[in-house]
Amino acid sequence: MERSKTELRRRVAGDGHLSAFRRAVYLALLEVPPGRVTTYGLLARRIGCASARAVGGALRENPFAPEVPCHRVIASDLGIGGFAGQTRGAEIRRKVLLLRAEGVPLDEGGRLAEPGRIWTY
DNA sequence: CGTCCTGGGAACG
DNA sequence: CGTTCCCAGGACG
Repeated sequence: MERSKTELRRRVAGDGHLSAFRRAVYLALLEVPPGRVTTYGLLARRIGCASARAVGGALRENPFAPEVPCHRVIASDLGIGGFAGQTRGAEIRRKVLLLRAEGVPLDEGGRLAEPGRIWTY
């Protein structure tokens, strides 16, 4: 049984070795529920950052995975984006499986099939 | 501090 | 769809 969202949230917020930026990214991501996804750009905007790429960098080394659902973050063009530091390959395949398991279907091109799944803050 | 490399994105042709 | 330019953070020297 997993711990409460609040406890996880607190653990992330309390991690001192994390930069304020990365902490903000992880906390904002915790707001995205299973079955829904967000984009690097939306996440960036959410925390007041102008660079979606910077968010990607933060997710790249997510120490709280998979509790902090970095797999629920896709690209703005509905592309699959990256996972565990990779843009293609085994990790990406894993990301797709995780999403599909949560009921988030992707088309043949690996793009989000249902745009309505995008989480709106 | 300068420089280079990102899991991105928007603009343009 | 491919190209190009741009944003900002972190790793490295």
